[in-house]
Amino acid sequence: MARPRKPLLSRARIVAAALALIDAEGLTALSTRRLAAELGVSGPSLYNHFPTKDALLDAVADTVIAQVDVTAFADGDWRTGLLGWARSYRAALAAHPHIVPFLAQGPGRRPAGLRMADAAFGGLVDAGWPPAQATRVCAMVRYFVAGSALGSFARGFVDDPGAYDPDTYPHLGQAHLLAEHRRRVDEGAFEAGLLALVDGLALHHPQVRPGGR
Amino acid sequence: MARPRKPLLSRARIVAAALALIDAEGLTALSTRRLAAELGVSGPSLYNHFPTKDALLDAVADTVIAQVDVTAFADGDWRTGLLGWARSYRAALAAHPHIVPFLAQGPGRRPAGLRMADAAFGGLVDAGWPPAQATRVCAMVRYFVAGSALGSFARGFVDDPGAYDPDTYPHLGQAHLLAEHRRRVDEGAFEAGLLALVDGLALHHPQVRPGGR
DNA sequence: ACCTGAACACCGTTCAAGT
DNA sequence: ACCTGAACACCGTTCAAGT
Repeated sequence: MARPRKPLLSRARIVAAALALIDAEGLTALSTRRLAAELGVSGPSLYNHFPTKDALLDAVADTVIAQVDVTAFADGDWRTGLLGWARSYRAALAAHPHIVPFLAQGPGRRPAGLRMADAAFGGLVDAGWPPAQATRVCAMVRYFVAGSALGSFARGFVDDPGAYDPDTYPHLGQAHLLAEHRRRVDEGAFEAGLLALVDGLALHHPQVRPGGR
Repeated sequence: MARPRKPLLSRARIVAAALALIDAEGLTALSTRRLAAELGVSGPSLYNHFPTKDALLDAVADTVIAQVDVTAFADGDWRTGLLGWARSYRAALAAHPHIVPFLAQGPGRRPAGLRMADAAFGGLVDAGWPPAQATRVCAMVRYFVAGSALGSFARGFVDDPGAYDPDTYPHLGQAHLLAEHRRRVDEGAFEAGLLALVDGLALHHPQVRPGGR
């Protein structure tokens, strides 16, 4: 066919198909050949739109981060801002857990990642946090969110009553039931942990007033 | 050569070489052929010791988790236990960041992973935490530790003063300096976050007394 | 500019063959 | 039991060739 009159591919179409494949079958299932086949073209075609597979993954990661809502910082109360950001951040990542290990390497030069970092850090500083502390708080939230989205805690245990020998693991008698309730367990732990973290921060930093500067 | 009188390989030797390769060049650098070459054998030899590459990674992951010290739970105070566990857990993972995405999928059937989960959960329950809350606390700590070890927060920003346009990202003027101080930033954020989390938990659960049951 | 097939140097894994 | 080389179906990426 060679070059068609209308391009068969676009960066947006490639990114969407890549994310769908990653969500459905995991990061390792994404190969350039497989993705190209899904898009109805041959493997090397992708290289007209992205220089490397890594650059494609960067674009996929950035569309995920672009979903994060940072507007909660607008009202000036840092607790409201932090809670809203963290919940939205977690929701965005948990919707696409297989790309989290790639994402969590940091924003690098990805625009949406930098926009989010800028808004969160700026929101904390504007609310009265000293810059060094604001950096730490951003890091903590990233740790907690990425860790919670990286892999289900509950699903980490196999769903098999005979899997965990009671003599060897005396406290894991109910662990195989976790898989069944994994969503409730994971969301409950995230929410409880987030609230504990925020209240702990407030406790340790009474000089940063709740209502903004 | 065929079969030698003394086996050339052992599971322990393979695991050690695999971990060294992962630490030095990342998870993607670990191929069965490359690892075999490093060990002075041909690729398929590894299949006499592990059924698949995944089983090998399971063994690597379990040796990392085996380094985690859970003895801090012995003294009965849950705060001491939790802090000791979390710090040791983070140290073990941060020493081998490239395997964290694999590790964080959960313990599955890995003995050291289950031993750690059993000790942490059991330690909290013995200290007076209701089982459902103890599960949550274990999940939170896993989230925070895995997220902090997964990738440096500080290294996530490129070390290039011109990388972040001040008009687009008004608050990231100093971000390129993070790379330089990454260890201090990451360890400081982890420690501050851990203390905030523990104090927040204590605040939210006053009925669990600090000294044990 | 944007697609193609052929080609290169890789993968994980299987298997028959050797001792 | 534990190693080997050959083979299979894959990879990411380059490149000359087509329109």
